[in-house]
Amino acid sequence: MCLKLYCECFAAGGLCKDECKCRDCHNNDSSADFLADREAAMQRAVARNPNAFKPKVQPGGSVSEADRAHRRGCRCKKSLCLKKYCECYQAGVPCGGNCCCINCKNTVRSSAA
DNA sequence: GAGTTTGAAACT
DNA sequence: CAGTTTCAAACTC
Repeated sequence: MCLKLYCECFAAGGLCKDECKCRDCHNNDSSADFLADREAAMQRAVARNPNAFKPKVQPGGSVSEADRAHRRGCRCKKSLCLKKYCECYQAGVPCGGNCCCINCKNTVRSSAA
């Protein structure tokens, strides 16, 4: 549906045109109902993550762009964090202690400095 | 290009 | 809080 943060389009705060390959993109202006549902879904996303659609700069400077990046850590079990399934790997950042990943090969304990 | 796999977000 | 399901994307064929 692209009405969740799974969707890069939705996560970016935009509508799906043909960017993604989702099943039923309700995240478009094809129907007014979609727009209404999209807004409702967006509000839910904001409820879970107040900065979901706030990429940066807050009056006070709390989270900035960090939240959107990777700091949550990944939970990779099979990919070993060596695939872009891993948000850490995707962000180009090694897995830290916040990661719950198994067999984390995306650590800096070998070759990387 | 179609299908399988994987990880994360959502829901229970 | 933990577990299960769903979803969209990445990876493979």
